[in-house]
Amino acid sequence: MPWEKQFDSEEVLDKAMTAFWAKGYEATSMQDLVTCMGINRGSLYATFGDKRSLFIQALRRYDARHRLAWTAALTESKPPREALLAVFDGAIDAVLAAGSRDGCLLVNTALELSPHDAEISKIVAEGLAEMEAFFRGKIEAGQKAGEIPAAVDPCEAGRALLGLFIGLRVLSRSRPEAALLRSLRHQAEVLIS
Amino acid sequence: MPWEKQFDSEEVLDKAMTAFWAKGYEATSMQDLVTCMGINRGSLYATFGDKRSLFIQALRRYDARHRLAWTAALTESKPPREALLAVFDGAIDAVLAAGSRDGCLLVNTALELSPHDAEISKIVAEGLAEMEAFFRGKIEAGQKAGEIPAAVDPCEAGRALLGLFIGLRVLSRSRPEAALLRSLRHQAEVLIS
DNA sequence: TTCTATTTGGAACGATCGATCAAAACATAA
DNA sequence: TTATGTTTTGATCGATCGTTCCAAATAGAA
Repeated sequence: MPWEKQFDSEEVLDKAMTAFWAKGYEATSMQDLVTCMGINRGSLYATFGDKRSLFIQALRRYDARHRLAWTAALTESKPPREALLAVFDGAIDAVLAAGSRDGCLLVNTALELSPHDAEISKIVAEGLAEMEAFFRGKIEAGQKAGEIPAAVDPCEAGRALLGLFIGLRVLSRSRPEAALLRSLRHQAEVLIS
Repeated sequence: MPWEKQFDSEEVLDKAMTAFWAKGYEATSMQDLVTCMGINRGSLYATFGDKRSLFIQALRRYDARHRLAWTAALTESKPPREALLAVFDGAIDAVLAAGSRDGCLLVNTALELSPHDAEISKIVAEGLAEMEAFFRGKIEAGQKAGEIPAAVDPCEAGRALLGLFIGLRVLSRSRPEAALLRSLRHQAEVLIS
C-alpha cells in the first residue's frame, strides 16, 4: 500500500488562501504558491488540481472558516444587536489592531473575478447573500428581544448593512483611516436605532 | 520635420481605460491593449511608456472624465440634495439600463492595486476622498437650502455615503440585482432625511 | 528631388507564466 | 526481503508575459 502525504492538506490550503487574500488571483503566481505553501509543484497539482481549482478550494475554505465561522461564533456568544455590530468592530480591528490591509477575500473576489467567472461568481454571491441574511436575521431577533426598534425594516436595513460592510472592507485596503472606518460603523449603529 | 501621429492619443487612451475598467490591471495583457487600442506595439510604448504608466494615465483620465466630470455636471444641473442622490441613481442606471457590470475603476483599483503600489494608491485615495468631500459638500449646501435637516452631521454622513456608494459599485459587479442596489440608494436617502 | 526625423509594422528578446512528466524516494503488504 | 503503488522531486514543456529593437514607410524641410 502507498504512503501517506507528508503535509497536511488543510494547512497548506490555508497558506494558499492567505496568498490569494493578500495579492488577488492574477497577481499570485504558481511559483508564489509553491514557495509559500512549502510543498512541491507536483504535489500541489496532484492534490489541488490547477490554479483555478486551488483558488476555488481556498475561497470555499475562506467562506467556511472565516465568514461562516465568525458569524456563527458571534451568534453564540452575543445577543443579536451586539453580534451584528461586532462584525463591524471585527473588521475595523483587523485594520487598526492587527494592521491588516487584506480586507475580505469574498469582497476582493467579487470585484476581480465575479464578472468573468460564473462558478466563482456563484460562490461569492452566495457568501454575500448569507452575510446579508445574517444582518437581516440579527435585526429580526433584536426586534423580538426589544433591542432594536420595530420601525426598522429588516430587509432594507439588512441590504444597507451589507453595503456598508463591503464599503468598510474596500476602504480597509485603500484608505485604512480610523476615523473613516469608525464612521461607517457608527452609521451601521444609527441604522438599527 | 517629422510627421504627425496617425491616431488621437486621448481616443486610444479611452480604449485602454475601458479594457482596464472591465478586466482589471493584471488580467489585461499588452496584447489585449494593442488589439483594443488599434495601434501598434511600438507606437503604444513610444506614446504611453510601459504598462504601469499606461494604466496610471488611464486611471487619471477616468478620474477626470468620469468621476470629476460627472459630479461637476450634477452640481451645475441640480440642487444639492438631488445632485447627491443622482450619483446613486447614475450608478444604478449603469447596471440596470446600460447593463454594465464594470462598476467604478477607482473602486476596482482600490482593491486590486492600492495595497501594493503607493503611487496608484495615492491617486485612488485622493479620488475617493474627493468623492467623500462631494457628499459632505452637498449635505452642507442642502442644509443651507433647507433641503436636508440640520441634525445630519455632514462629516459622518459624508463618510457613510462614501461607504454605501462603494458597496453599490462592488455589488454592481457581483450581485447586480435591482432590489439590492435600490435598497442602498434608499438608505442613502434615509441617511440625509 | 534629396535629406531628415518620426512613426509604423512586425520580428524577436529573455523572463515568467501555468502545467506536465519520468525517475527517485519511500511506506506498507506479502 | 521483495513487490507494489503513491509521493516527491526537479527538470522541462510550449505559451504567453512585458518589452525592445530595427528596417520600411512616410511627411515635411531643403
